[in-house]
Amino acid sequence: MVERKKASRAGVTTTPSEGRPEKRLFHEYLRRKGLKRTAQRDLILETFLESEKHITSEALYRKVRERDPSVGFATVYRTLKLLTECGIARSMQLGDRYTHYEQGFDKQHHDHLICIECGGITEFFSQQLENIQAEVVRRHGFRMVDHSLRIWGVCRMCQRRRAS
Amino acid sequence: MVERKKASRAGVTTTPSEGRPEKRLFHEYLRRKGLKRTAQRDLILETFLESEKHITSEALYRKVRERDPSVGFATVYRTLKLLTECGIARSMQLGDRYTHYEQGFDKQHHDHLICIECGGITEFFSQQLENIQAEVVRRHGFRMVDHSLRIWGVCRMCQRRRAS
DNA sequence: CTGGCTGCAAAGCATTTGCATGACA
DNA sequence: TGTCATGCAAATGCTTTGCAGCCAG
Repeated sequence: MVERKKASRAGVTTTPSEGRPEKRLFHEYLRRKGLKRTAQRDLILETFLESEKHITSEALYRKVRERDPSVGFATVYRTLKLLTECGIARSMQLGDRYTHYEQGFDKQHHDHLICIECGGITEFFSQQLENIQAEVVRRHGFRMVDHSLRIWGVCRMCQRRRAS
Repeated sequence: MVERKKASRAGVTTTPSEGRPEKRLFHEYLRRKGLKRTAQRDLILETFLESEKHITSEALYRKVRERDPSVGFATVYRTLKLLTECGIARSMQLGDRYTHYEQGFDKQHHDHLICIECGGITEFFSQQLENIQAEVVRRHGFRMVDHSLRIWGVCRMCQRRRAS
């Protein structure tokens, strides 16, 4: 971390994490909880922010190891838990055996289309859907705390690939 | 299975499984696949059919053991897999660490309200919801294969219990 | 008879935890 | 200078699998 403006590595097409509000938020969260800011936690957050929108703990662990091979997976899991607690990450089950994480700070609720061929994940939001859900919940006298709609199928690209 | 109209055991308030089409379906499925009909498989299916609508593999295992303590959990898992394959059971993740199973034969698709206090599960169906989902999928060029909407919250009863 | 089935124990696998060492505040 | 964090390895907990003997067809 000495060079400034270091050339982006081959194939890294992700968002830079410079000045992201998540960093400040995380450090504040740590302070508030009497926890400590460490190089590992910073590295894990940074790697998470610069990753694709949806990532598994395992994949994040591998990415982190590329930058610092000494980091253990326990630390990644523990940090991911912290990130989830303070709203920077959101965890979800997509049907495989992994827990997936997505960036959750400052993002409105949304649902997911999951391609069973390529594993690709498409986010979508429908206010109509939200309204009807709220109505269903109300009708049953529930107090809603969370909800998750997942739709599995074959995406446009994979349908084409199949046809050919 | 000798006595007819045998008195229901104390506390068992479940549906009798006599003459349920699932049995015939299961036996046909086994035959078609060249698999064998065994006492354990019959017992597990019967116990499943007489259980509450939603049950975990673990709970089913315990219920089966009450009737025949010699049954191993591997057999329960293996049978549950068969039942799922032939559409008698449907598996789902409700947010805890267990796989839950519900009776799936001859039942239309539906969604779930899950109470985070008592663990109770309420089924609901909304054609509007289905329509909007289909529209979203269409708009994204997906071919839908499955979908699952889960809503977590506090049910009416638990809200009252809390208030008091 | 013979291939499938069973129960047991062991293995798998993602995730969590215990512990001795190391680092932040 | 005392927590809190880390990395390692072991433990968890649900689920699956290997295997030797057993049973249905």
